[in-house]
Amino acid sequence: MSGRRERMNQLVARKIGTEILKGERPPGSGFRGEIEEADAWGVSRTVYREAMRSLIAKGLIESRPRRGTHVRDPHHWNLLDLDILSWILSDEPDPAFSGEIFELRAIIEPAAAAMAAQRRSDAHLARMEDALNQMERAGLATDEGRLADRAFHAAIFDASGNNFFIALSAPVEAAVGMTTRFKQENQAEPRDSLPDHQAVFAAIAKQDADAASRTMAKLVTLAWDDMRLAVGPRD
Amino acid sequence: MSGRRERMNQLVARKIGTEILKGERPPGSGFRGEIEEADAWGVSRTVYREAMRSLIAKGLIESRPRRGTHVRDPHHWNLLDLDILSWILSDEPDPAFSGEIFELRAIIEPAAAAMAAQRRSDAHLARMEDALNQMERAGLATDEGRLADRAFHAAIFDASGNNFFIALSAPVEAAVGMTTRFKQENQAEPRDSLPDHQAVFAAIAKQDADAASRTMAKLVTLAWDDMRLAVGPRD
DNA sequence: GAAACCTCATTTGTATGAGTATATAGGCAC
DNA sequence: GTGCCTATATACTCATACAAATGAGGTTTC
Repeated sequence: MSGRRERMNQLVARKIGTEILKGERPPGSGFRGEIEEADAWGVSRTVYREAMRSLIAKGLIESRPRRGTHVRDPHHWNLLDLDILSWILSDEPDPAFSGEIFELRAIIEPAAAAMAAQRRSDAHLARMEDALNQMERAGLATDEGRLADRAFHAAIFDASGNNFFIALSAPVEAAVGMTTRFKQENQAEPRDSLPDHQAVFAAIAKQDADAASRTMAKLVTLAWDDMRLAVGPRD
Repeated sequence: MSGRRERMNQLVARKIGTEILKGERPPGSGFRGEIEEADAWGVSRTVYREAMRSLIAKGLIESRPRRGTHVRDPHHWNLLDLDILSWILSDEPDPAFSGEIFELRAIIEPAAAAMAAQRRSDAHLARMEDALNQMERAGLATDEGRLADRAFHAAIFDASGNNFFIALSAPVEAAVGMTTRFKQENQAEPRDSLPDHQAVFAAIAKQDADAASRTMAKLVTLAWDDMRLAVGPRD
């Protein structure tokens, strides 16, 4: 996948971060001293400290002289960080988790689409159209097609003009992609979502904010339904 | 304010991070080598590297052997990180920025309130009530009252039961607090927002999701109006 | 002449050992 | 008990050395 080999400090950060997110290191629990801990991981204190520095920056832990290093309350975790998301979804996709991400998406994306309808430039529109064409050409069964799908949604977020929505774009779409990737593999004949996308595009092109919101809400809802169907009926 | 003295690595991270966010170090621009840069900041290479490790974790920069260290595209910046928010708002509150944060809030909070109405426990409700009483007793002119205000909104986010909304709570409320703090100081007779809060509370208590959404939307809109009025009419 | 390969220099990454700063706990005087 | 002091554990900072990665440019090979 990623061509460059992972560095030691990243590896340790990922390992410890994953332990925290999986609950193996509960909030409030402490770490041993740096020398001891670094030794246990088979790395130098330099590497161990840089790894911890990353986790501190993501809100997972905090450390103070004399008190030691402790896992912070989940309330402080930067859940929308891309690394943290990938650490959470490292093994199997949790159904509860994907439900929550879709719930967020169902709120964010229609609003972003409405804003995009009002503020989009021609350049934004062109990006969306390119993405749609790419989706049609490649199909959603291919990596290329899914990439185009993400590009379409990213273009909408960008067109919203709101930097916070833009910042939300990457983690939300990434999480959705991660939780639905296996869906495409399992589902025999996935529903064709291209018409839904085209309806959103048309609304944004017409600068019809209301229609953009409605069509996007429908798109997300349908995707959500597909997801639930693929993951197996539970409720 | 914060009792503990800031460590060197945090200080350097804050300084450089602020330079990036203020545009003094544009995306794509590179840093000098570690030895040279650390020397310029008057710290050891260890401290400089740990500072950079924090900025990497927040998505502001990236570094690779031989290529050096560069500012990443704003698209990758973790804008909802509490540190980054405080760095952005370090000197004067930008009106465009506060407009965007209110725009996000106007989307997120009504949805959170609706979800809270459906899922809140009695404990959540008690927290909201306590916060309301505290607001009434202390008044929004005091730090204590504003703290209670934040607690009220935080309780709603928690009651939503969605971890992503909970994760959004802290940065959104913090940013709102930062941009509106000076409003309370400047505005001679700020509007009493307590009734708006009580209406939201009543709707959540009744488990009326629709009313919760509507009352919260109203609350945010009114706060937004106040904000625009205080910051001076622009449009 | 083009392509694969190799060498080298530059930059970040890792290791180690020493010393400093800071906050907690416990003792001591009052 | 209350306030102050001291000891100590822990993270923080420093300096130096070496290792690994990578991009550039030259070299061989066909």
